[in-house]
Amino acid sequence: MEPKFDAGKIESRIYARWETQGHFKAGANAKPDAETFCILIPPPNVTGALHMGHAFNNTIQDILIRWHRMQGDDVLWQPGMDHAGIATQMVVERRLEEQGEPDRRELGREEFLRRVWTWKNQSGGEIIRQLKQLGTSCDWSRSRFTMDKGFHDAVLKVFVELYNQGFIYRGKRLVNWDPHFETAISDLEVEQVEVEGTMWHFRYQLADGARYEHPLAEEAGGQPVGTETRGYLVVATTRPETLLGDTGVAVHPEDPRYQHLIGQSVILPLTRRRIPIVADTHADPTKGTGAVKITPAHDFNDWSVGERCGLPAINIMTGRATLALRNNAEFLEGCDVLPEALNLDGLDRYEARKRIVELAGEGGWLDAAVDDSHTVPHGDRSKVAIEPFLTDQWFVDTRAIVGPALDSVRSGRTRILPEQYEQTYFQWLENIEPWCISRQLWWGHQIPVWYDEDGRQYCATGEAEARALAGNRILVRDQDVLDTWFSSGLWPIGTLGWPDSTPEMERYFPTDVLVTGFDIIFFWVARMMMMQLAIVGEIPFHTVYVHALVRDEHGKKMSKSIGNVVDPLELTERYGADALRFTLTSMAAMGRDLRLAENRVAGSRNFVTKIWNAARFLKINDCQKETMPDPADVTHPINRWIIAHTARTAHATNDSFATYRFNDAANGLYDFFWNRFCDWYIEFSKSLTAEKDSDLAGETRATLLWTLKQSMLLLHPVMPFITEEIWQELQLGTKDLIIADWPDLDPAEYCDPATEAEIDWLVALIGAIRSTRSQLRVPAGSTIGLTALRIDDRGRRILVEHSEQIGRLGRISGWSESRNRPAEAATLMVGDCEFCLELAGVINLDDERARLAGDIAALGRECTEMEARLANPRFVTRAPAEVVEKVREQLRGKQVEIDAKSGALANLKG
RNA sequence: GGGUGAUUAGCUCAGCGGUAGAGCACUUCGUUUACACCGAAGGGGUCGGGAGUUCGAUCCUCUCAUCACCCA
Repeated sequence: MEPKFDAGKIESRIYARWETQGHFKAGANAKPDAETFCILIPPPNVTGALHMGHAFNNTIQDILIRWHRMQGDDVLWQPGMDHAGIATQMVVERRLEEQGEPDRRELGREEFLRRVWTWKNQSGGEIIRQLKQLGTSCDWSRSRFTMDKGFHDAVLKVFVELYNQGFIYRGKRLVNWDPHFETAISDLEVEQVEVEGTMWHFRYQLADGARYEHPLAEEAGGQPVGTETRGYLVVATTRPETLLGDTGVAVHPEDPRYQHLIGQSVILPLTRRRIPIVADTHADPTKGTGAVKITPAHDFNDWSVGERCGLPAINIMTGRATLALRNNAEFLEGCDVLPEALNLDGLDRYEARKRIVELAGEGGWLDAAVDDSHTVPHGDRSKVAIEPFLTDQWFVDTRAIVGPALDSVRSGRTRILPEQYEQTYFQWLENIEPWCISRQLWWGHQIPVWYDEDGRQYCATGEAEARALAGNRILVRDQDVLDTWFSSGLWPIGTLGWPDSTPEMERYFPTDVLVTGFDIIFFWVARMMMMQLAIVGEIPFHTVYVHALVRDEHGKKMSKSIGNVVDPLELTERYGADALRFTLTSMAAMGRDLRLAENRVAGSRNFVTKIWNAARFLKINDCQKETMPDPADVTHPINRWIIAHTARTAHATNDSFATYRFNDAANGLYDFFWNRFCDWYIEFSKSLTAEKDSDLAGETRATLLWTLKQSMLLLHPVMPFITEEIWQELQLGTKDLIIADWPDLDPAEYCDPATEAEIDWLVALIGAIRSTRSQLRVPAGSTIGLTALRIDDRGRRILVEHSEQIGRLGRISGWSESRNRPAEAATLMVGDCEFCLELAGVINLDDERARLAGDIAALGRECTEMEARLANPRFVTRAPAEVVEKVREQLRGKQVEIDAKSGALANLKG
């Protein structure tokens, strides 16, 4: 074996071996009549590059998959990729631009889509190669893409079914419009951004020369200081550019300033349009001037006001958020537009804003401009401000299909872990809004609806079918594509072959666990639930494991613009995939963010090295030539001790995986392997194998090998590469480790409490010797004698049986039993047994006196505290008997120790 | 404005009714049959503040403060 574990070299070799041997295939290693276990990968975007979130997400999935595969379950980890509508179209458009090629519009839809496919086939899916570097054991032979023919067919079929059931409809609605991509987006794709802006106050003339008394500032008592006669109403807005589309002004019905104006009209500046003053509670008397202009076509709140008050909606913008005035019949009707207003035609919305404020200033109707910070919706991809825009779009009537998705989680048929996320899920689904699913893009699933000349809709899975429905009419297909999340919402059934009744659907659906970050509970989890239940009447998965978001070491979200992104592949190159995986696993406590500090990865790499060296030690000692023992036949207490610990660790690891406590599993294995197996057992084994040909040496070598084998099995789901390499190197099994049998070690069978207690006592004795030596600065290389002053039969037996271990690990030359304390000695205790180390000529008696006095003082404090508790009658009567007894026992032990150490101290003083 | 979570050793985090743990960092010693990416021994915390429940609270309840995230 090489002295160092060369992760880079070995990982790629091992991965290739697994793949060529077909170990990732669905059902590999399945026992006859096996249970199935299926995970669907959250499909990464075809444009994606592996980030830490992917690394974490896929490590957890891989652990579950490998663990179940080793248990002999029929395992399927279904991989694939998402076509990622906007993201991909963006990438390809940018490339066209960079290469000086004609843009999308010049190419035309068909040619552009051809270019996207070419890009996808040449450069898409880099992330799959990156996932493989992590060691993910997906069944790559089944990889699916959301634009594959079969998947596409499934998407269209679902659309048609939901359409026919009335759950999908088309309507003219105000939607979130992204002026950069010129498409509608859903509520979820909108981010609220806090912006420092201005609130402008404009004077709208009252119609028919009306006037009113406007109260000036109020006194504390609420009485106006005075009034002012006004022929205008002041409205406040942060969006002057929408002014030309105003169709009303709203005031609060109970606002005494304006109440009497309700029902009158104002004249909209620049257009001389006569618009009514309406009463609506949306107008907040405490904000702005209390009078708010209403632009139903360009604001969600105003849209509702318009509906309530019967105001028309006038669209004054194009899809690129420029003003559309000159040829806009809707706008021009019913008003008398000033020429300077018409000149705004074609201006960008922010230019128009500037000009309108200028015109207001020039025209004398700008009343005030007040600094104001407010939130502005932005597109999550484009990062430009969203424009509420009145267009025809397709919607899913989510309220009609949300019920079963709520019920399934409420009833526990689908579990969400940790439970707190159930609340998040309920909260969103209980208040769900219609889902806008049409996108004005080209890359995606084109909506399967055709229109005839009269605008009648024919929804069908193909043109021929649509024609059959339409008779002889001329049909035109809807140009829009579906939201990417509509197709990802069908990932469960779509990847398993629906609508055909495939063996995969039969076997693996509903799937078992969905592993995902909380940020896509709404985008994806909730929609999969709704859609699977609506289409096949079944939940898509039994358990949703929601994991934390990976942040940088100071808790910031990793982002390219902040520049705090830690590249998982870079860490993998420097420390190895196993080290990264182990780190992420050991930090995967449920329900919290995960801050990744690089030194944790370095620590895990050290663990990898430790494992490698332990295996080398076994190899150097020819352990692999031993036949595996039946643990029941092992006789030496030290060997029985490590077997017991191994069984307990196996049990705990299995429990931890079963309850998704991945960090407990990782940390438990770390502690067992390093602190138990390496630090104690391997050290003990060195004495036991001293006589190479003895039965004891053989048994010990076999136990070493057995323990290493169990360790490799248990660690494999978390650290697949190094464990497989050692497995092969030491020939630990006939099959590859990835498909070896998961340990099933019943603690009742393998554990032996009496023997374990004995070895624990031995460990405590050696620990006490080492500690005393160190505190008294006994030279590390010197060997010294041990005297037992007070000892029981068991202690005596252990001393006899393991004298070599004590000698070797405690640097003890020999031991004797005596009632007389040597003159120059240090005292130590293990339980009730008292020992001293003979240190004539070495010990500084003052050091020992100080040490004993310190110990006695500390013990005294503990005793005082325990005595006080026992003296409290309420404690003695109300606390559980075993707790009281435990304290009594502890107190007794401490008192024995104080007595012994006080005796030793007195002896030294004398 | 509404909601959720957090506040534990210098740093990153576990734990969660019986009086605190890990990794890294730090101190001292050390090359003895794998490993200095190592071994041995240590130091370090009134578990954010205050109040309550309890025989007992880091853990439960209330409250305050600070931070983070989600939704308006």
